[in-house]
Amino acid sequence: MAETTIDEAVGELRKYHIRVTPQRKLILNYLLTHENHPPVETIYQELAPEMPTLSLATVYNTLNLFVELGLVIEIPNENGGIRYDYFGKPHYHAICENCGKVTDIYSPLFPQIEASLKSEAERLTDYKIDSSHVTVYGLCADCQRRLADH
Amino acid sequence: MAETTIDEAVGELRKYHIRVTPQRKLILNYLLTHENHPPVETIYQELAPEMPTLSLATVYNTLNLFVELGLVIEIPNENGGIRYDYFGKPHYHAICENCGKVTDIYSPLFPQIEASLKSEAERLTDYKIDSSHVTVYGLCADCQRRLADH
DNA sequence: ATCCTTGCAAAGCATTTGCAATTTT
DNA sequence: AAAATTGCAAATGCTTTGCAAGGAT
Repeated sequence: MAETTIDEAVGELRKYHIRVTPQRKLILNYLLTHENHPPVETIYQELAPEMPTLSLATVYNTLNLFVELGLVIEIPNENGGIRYDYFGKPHYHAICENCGKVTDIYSPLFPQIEASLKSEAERLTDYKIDSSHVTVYGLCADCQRRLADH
Repeated sequence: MAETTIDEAVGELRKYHIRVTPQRKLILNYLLTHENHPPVETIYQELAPEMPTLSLATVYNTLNLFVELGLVIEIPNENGGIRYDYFGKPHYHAICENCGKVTDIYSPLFPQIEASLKSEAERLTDYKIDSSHVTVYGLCADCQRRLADH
């Protein structure tokens, strides 16, 4: 699990001379404390009661900013929206093809796997690689049961 | 490179009792003969002269169908669109962060890597995994040169 | 004091859908 | 002949943008 604290994350913002506004802190904190990979609309709705003046546009702008900084990654989902994931520790994702659930996978083998992917890519293509995204698709335990029952 | 022929691909359609229409053949053939991972709009524009009645909506519908069948995979790109890639042989992608180019990587190590990703995911999560997408990000050779020159 | 950021509303796009006409099996 | 698919146009929904007011450094 990502064990980054809000202070560390805020430090990242300062490092890039990005202003630390209440909105950004609020959204950052939301991402740090939720493992559910929420879509934009959900983040907005859950945060709106806490900060009634917050606008959807600001949530979009802020998330895009975080993505550029590499603090957060985007997970596109089938129905056109995007989900967001705070990327404190390297991990990859399993996505359920039936219900769309996204699950983080923290495998001890992953750093090594990622390194092979990177070096193979550089060996074969002349790219200079700096990051990677890995996703596996299948059926989550709940959906396996649900589909078998019937 | 994907060496699948149009006939093999059409066979996949028949296998699922999907009707083989001229539009589907045309789009399938386009994907088989282009390694450039085109966005929907490009596919439509390049095919329109050949079949003037073809509609954009049909291209969208057809591509979605192919994705469901697993014939083709989607590659989301930053500006909101989606690119398509015929998925005949397992490979992964390198995407240039500067120009957006997508390059296929056919590494001999990939099947093994993919297998580890899958088994680690199943071991750690109770998902039943059936496919995966891997992407690495960096700078392509051209962009490295371009950015260094200046 | 300056420059950045927010919030609002409107605009912009990519993608999907309903339905009648057409085509494939 | 029956069922699926196409094409059109309109609708939908996500995301971005312009600009004035407000806030952080």
